[in-house]
Amino acid sequence: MANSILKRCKTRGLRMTGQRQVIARVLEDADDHPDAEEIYARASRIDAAISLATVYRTVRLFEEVGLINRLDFGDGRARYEDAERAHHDHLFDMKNGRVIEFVDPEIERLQEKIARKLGYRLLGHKMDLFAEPLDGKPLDRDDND
Amino acid sequence: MANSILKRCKTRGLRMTGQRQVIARVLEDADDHPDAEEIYARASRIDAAISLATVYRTVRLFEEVGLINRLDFGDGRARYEDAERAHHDHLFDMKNGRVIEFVDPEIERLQEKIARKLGYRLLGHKMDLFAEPLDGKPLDRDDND
DNA sequence: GTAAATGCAAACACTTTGCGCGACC
DNA sequence: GGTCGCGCAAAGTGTTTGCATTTAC
Repeated sequence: MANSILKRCKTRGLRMTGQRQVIARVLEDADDHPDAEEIYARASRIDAAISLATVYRTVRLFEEVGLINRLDFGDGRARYEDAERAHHDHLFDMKNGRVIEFVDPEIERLQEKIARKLGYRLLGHKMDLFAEPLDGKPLDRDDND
Repeated sequence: MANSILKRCKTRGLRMTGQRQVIARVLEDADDHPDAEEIYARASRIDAAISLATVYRTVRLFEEVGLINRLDFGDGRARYEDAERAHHDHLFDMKNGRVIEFVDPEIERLQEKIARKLGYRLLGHKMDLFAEPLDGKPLDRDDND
């Protein structure tokens, strides 16, 4: 079970305003990769008194302190995900536009090894695979973000 | 030896204007990851009659046909590299801001395997490692882009 | 009580686009 | 010679910021 973002915020000494709590909850509840506009929409549903500017500011803050990760899906806007939930990589279905998350411990190990070989200590990573379905793969769900 | 971008353009039936040739050469000669503005600067040195708009249009075209790859270093602008030269991944030195390129055949193999396991055929990938020098790593060069 | 966060709207930075002119095939 | 690409400047889009006001601690 993930340590709540709220809790992690307090640990880091962040001032927990109502807006930040709402945004934290939105990010925590998300099992996709919302952009700022989408976070704003979801947050507004909980508390209408939230501005897009605050979403941007908060999201940036959360990212700086490592609570969330910023992702680039190549469509011009930044997307975010809870860093604690984020121990996974992405496979982009180039045919249906879906995004599949996966974890592979072997990859992790290999990455450590590569970094060490180059004289570095691994802090984090990001891996995206671009692929197409082995023919006939059905579209069972439509969570394409 | 890389097939020249120029040649690869013709293969794809692209109309090879003077500007496109210049931009192709710039991208081919680059051993870093220039953004549009930088490509524009380098292209201008070869032919002053090139506009930034054309750089954007061309770079987008080249990317669409797979001649070059778009990269995201998280600084707001898109960076590019020759796709043929691009069979490598990136390690970001978080301390000195450098970017190191590397290839690891084991990773490649593993990626294929992962994709297959998920029911996909691998088309491409992108992997970024974030790391810090094992203490005392000196700054020998300053190619930080 | 005070430093810090917010909302609003204006400003920004990067990228795209409409249009008339010029170049490629 | 017709189509497609170009330069220019204007418009977009996502994101940041200055300022007066409100809020958390």
